[in-house]
Amino acid sequence: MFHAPAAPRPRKRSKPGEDSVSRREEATFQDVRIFLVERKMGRSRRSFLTQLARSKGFVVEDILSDAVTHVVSEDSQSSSLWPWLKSRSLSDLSTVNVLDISWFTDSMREGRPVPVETKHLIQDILPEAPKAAPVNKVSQYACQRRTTIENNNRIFTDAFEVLAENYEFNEIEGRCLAFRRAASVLKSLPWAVRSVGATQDLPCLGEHTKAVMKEILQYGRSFEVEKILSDERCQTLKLFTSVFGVGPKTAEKWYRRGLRSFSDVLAQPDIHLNRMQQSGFLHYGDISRAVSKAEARAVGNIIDEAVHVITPNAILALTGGFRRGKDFGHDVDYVVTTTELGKEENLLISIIESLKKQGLLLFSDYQASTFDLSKLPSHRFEAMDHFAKCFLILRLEGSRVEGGLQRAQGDGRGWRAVRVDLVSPPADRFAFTMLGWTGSRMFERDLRRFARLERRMLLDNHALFDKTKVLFILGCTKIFTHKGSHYTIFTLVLRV
DNA sequence: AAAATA
DNA sequence: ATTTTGGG
DNA sequence: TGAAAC
Repeated sequence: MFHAPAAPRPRKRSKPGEDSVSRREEATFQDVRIFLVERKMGRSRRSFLTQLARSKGFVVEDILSDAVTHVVSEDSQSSSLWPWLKSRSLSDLSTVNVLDISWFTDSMREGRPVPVETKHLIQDILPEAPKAAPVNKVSQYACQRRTTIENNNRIFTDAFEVLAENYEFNEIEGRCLAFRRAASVLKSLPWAVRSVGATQDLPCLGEHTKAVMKEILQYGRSFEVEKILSDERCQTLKLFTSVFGVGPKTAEKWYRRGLRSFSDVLAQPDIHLNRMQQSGFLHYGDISRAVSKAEARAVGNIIDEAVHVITPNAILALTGGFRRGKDFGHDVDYVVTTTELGKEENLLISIIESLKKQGLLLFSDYQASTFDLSKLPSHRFEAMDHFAKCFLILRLEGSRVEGGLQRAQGDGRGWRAVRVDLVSPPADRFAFTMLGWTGSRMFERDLRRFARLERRMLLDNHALFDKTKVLFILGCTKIFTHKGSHYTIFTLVLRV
């Protein structure tokens, strides 16, 4: 074995008559300290070489310590040398020369330590580096995946989303997340999965998810998914939560009362819908219908006109799914602010007032800013950012939409209702707000997880902190002028 | 449910 | 085997 | 005071 003596032996006193050798031993090559590895060399050869080297003025250490600069082994092919060295708890192995015997014999011949060359080095066998073909591995973090609008694996992702939603209704968060992650990974693939074997190197796919995929590949459907889809509770909760203002708690409450349809709910005299839910039912048809890109732009024009009456220095930026390139969405998201710092505080109030005057405001829930830069990062648990924001339902006239409205069959009206969200950060928080409102749910989640786990940083919609709570300020709009992928955006943020 | 950590 | 999973 | 809004 690689056995090193337990204790350093005291250096042998040089005999009389060897004075010249002795002087050289004390003075020469002090900065080169050799350790000879006994394995393959044998004890007797090791001690012979040790004596030889010392007689030529080399320093040879008996034990492997941090003082050693040159490790010499006869066993250059050995795959166990490096693991053994690593197990010796040296403070910095990277500064030690690990050499084969040729360096030693060259040095003996020259009578001095020869410079270390590549041919002398015993290289660490790196973890199978070129063997496993450098197939760019799919990251487990959604923020590191380049995901296009096309979904080549919808048959699987639809199934996973049904399972995830079911776990969500049953408040099993972990499994819900696992299926959402699996769906997200498959959405990022530029190819369609045709066999379970093809998912070999993909993250976030395990036993259960692969079993579901196998079923779908084999029979075209998953029986587990079908069971959920035919489940009355699941169907009812899905129906109820599809109403704006009705979340899982309210849906569950109604379900437990035995209610199964909207007319059941509306017929209850003791159910008092809040303002949000009233609007949700009133505009149900419109706001559950997809919003087109043209409609999103038309909404932008309306906001733009309203905001430019208030300030000439307004900044208006489309975010959400449309910014990611989607052709349809369930709502329209804009970030709106002004270059005059502090003036953004009342911007939304003014916009809402203007919309109301024009008769375009069907619903408004305004939330004033609670943002305080000096109190970051936030110490209370909060799902949302602290910027001023509003959740609106707007009346969108067909005449304002290029190419016309998305309308239901037999709809004779010249308008439709659209869900619109506006956020208004101070201008110096614009970039973080864009980052926070542009990503998909999974992207945003993994952005935060990645920052914390891989970079030891803390990211939210306001700022990026390192663990010592030093604030990173980001240079605003520039990175968003060219449409970058998610990955590009994040890389830039972390490098600022 | 899957991955990371203990 | 236990903990984490977005946001202390 | 939860629940919903992202």
